[in-house]
Amino acid sequence: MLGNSPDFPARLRAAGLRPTKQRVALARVLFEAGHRHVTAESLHAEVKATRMPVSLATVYNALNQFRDAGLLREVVVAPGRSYFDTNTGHHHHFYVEPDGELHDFPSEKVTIAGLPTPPKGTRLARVDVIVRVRR
Amino acid sequence: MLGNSPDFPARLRAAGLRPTKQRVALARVLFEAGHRHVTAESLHAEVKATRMPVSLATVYNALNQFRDAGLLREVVVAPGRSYFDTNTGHHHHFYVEPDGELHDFPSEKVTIAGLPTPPKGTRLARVDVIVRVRR
DNA sequence: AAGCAGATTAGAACTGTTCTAAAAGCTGCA
DNA sequence: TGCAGCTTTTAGAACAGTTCTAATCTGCTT
Repeated sequence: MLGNSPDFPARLRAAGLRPTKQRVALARVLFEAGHRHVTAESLHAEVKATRMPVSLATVYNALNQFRDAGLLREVVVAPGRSYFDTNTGHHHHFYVEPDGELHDFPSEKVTIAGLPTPPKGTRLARVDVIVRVRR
Repeated sequence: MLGNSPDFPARLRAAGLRPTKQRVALARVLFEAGHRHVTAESLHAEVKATRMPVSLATVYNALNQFRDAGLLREVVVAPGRSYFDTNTGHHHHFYVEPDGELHDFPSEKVTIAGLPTPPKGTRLARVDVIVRVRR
């Protein structure tokens, strides 16, 4: 994937964010490998395991900033827990109900027809499709 | 709509729930008028306004029980807040982003094609479509 | 009417997230 | 390179929404 250069400081700067040690460490964990789904807690645990000390508050700050900058997408599947998805492209989700696992699936083959027009005075922001499955 | 009889005690019993004063009062507020979207807080405020004292804990208990009994459906649209929908039929939602308004739309005309098969060892539970719009 | 399982309650506890104020760090400019 | 100034980080407090606890009460069966 080109355009996904591993120069994290540059990518952060391009997003209007100062490349601090913590943000670079978080970006590395998030974007170095393939697409990821994380929660604040899981990301905090991961980045601490790399021996870079980062507080939980910073993880929350960074996740919100990365999302606002378009680097991440927030996925709401269950009450009281936010997931962040490093895949910001057009796609949908499987959610495995009891265990909280989340999987992407590409939207290329999915077509949704017959959606009504948005209520007056609003414009469409996004269509989320969540396929809930159980074991 | 037949089968939507206003005999709330009977409906609760049919769902396997004792028709206590509080549950009947909550059912009345929820099911007497047309379809509703409520949160625990909003329902609590409404039922208290009917001069029937009900604690917030009971509202939470009842909402969870009603949902488990199939009387309500839980809709997850935003992190940290659960909406409950008295419309348990097949339909989808508009979510107006900044203000948290939720509107039903019927799924009759909506067709979704090309969904992948569920991951191995899982069965489909439900497909949620949330159309997010902004002012 | 009595007994009992189930329901309600107030308040404490818990979970996930945001806020606060102080310390530290990045950046631009001399 | 050194410094000023603004941004970021941090630990911990605060907060919001939800669940739990243990005592009390209520609807149901007998």
